Amino acid sequence: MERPELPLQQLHAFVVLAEELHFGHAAARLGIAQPPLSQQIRRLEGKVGHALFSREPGRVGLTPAGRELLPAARRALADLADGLAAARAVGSGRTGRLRIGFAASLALTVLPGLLRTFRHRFPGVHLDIHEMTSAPQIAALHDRTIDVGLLREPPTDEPELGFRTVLSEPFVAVLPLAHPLAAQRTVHLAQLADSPFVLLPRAVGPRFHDQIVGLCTAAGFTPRIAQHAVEWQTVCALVETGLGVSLAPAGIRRIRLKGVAYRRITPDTARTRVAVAWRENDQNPLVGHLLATVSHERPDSHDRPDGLPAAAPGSRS
Amino acid sequence: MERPELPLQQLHAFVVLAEELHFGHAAARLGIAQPPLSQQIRRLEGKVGHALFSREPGRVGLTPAGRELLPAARRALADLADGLAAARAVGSGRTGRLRIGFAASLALTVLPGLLRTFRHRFPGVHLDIHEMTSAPQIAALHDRTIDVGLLREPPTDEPELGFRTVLSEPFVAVLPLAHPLAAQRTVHLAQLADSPFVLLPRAVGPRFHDQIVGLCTAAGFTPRIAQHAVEWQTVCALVETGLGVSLAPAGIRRIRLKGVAYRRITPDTARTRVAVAWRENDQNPLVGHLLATVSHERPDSHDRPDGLPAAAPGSRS
DNA sequence: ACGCTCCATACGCCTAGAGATATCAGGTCA
DNA sequence: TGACCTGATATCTCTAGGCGTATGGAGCGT
Repeated sequence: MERPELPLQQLHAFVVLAEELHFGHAAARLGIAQPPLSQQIRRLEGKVGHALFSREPGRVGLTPAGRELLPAARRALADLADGLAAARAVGSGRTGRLRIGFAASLALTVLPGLLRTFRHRFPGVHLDIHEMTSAPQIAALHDRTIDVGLLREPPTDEPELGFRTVLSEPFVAVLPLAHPLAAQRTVHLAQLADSPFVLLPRAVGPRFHDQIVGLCTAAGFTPRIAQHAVEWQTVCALVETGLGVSLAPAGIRRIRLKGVAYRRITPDTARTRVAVAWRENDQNPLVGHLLATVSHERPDSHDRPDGLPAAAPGSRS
Repeated sequence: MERPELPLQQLHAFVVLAEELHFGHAAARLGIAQPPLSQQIRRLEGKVGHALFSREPGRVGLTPAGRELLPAARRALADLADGLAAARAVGSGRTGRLRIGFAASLALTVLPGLLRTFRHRFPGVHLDIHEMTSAPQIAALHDRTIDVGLLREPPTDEPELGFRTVLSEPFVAVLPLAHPLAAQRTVHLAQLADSPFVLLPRAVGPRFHDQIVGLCTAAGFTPRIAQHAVEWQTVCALVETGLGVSLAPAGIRRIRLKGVAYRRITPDTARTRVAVAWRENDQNPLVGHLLATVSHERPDSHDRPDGLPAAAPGSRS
């Protein structure tokens, strides 16, 4: 692919003239006077090296060389027009693809509404939704495998990434119905000291895990972990079978099981933060759009935690 | 298709930079300094309205908008390069299509050699060969249905067309072997006065037909036409069956039939001219090439008859 | 801290070319 | 023959932009 020799404007003039086969009309369609058009065509012919039109008095016609060039010129112009439109659509965020990672438990709370709102505001955008736990989300953001993550307890030492709290959820105790504490309306954390725990593995969400353990420690005991399970559904099911109790974000109360009770926790200062995460330097305007959607989605719960909420990504100085 | 907004040169720079992802290298590949390249890209981004590259220190990458534009730009550049090459090939006559009409009898004489030579000199050219009689050839030339005709006895009143004699053939008498004149080596035209004639219909080639009748008239008799046939093969076959005699260009001696004798004619000044015909104003360089080939093909029989052999078509002032 | 790499900026020069107006030349038709 | 249409030419203006050199400034490695 060498240095292009044919100015696009001349090609446009060429195509129009090829359609009109009349210098005056073509010039009118191009919005210019006739002599400039003659010049354009002449210049173009000069660069091609051959006549493109036969001008016999009375009628203008394409030469074989012109007939050969015409479809290529048409395609090129159409391609560019389409490409430009597509690039603008993507650039402005009306179109494109956004890859979102989310923690499974959020499928019960923030995710559905967020997706619905976003799809409504940006119907041209294709959303790739990937269920994944917190740590892989951070890795995937760095890998550029996803563009946005929805996770619990965002880390504080990720300079490349931005975070914004979306939701601050209280904890609930997850108890078998048969458990004595299930009779109470609220449960004090210290009351769980003697029960075995069913929890997510630490690797799934280290900070979230540590937070739970920290809450217990603050309440004066070290939780005895009887069993790990990677999904909240499983955790609840195991609790139902009497294997132990658990602490979970309030949102998982949507998992309704006959033998399980969810009880408010005291002190109720214990809360998990659900956050969106993104690459701070991401050019994709859709990331900014998603963040804006998140803000509009729940304008109530602004915590403004860590991560500079500075300039929305996509805007360049 | 509106007025194109993206200069091709900038698109070229864009594509190269998208491949190199390094301003310095891309500039080197383009043969320019680095700052101009930065400008080009900046200008292009300005026209698109969005950043096409993300310049994080250390690495240059495409933005989603850039990724969207890239294939379109590639296609456009490739299309134009191909189209330009094709147009130049056609314009210079290295490539293209040439539609040739020819009288059936010439398939026995000039046509094969002409085609062979032309194909050898211009292997990239596609030849469309159409067998057709003289009058339709003239019409087809005007219609632009064919580009070149090969016919007998070119007309003299066709201002739009050019003609050049290719071959000047003597006449022969076509006789049944049983005919008394078949015993002679040469036949005087007047000797045919009493025999019925088998000829082509006048409509097939009016001037050729008139020439034959004229020859007879000059020899002192009016030929009695017993039968018409549209092809020389048929004429000879009819002669063989004894239906009559005929006068034909010497070339048709290639049609060998057991019961037919071909005899030279006196006076031997009687000759048919085979001519090429073309549109005088034809832009197609292949027409000029064909005429040149005709000239080289038989540099012996130049008669330089009518039709201006002036400037070869395809050359414009 | 220094230098190196890499990209952006700032000027300045200069040509290509897009546009306009005025005019000419060939052809057609009344 | 003279109006008229159509395209080509001549000339002028103006500016977009392509390219260069010089320089700035951020990151990174030694």
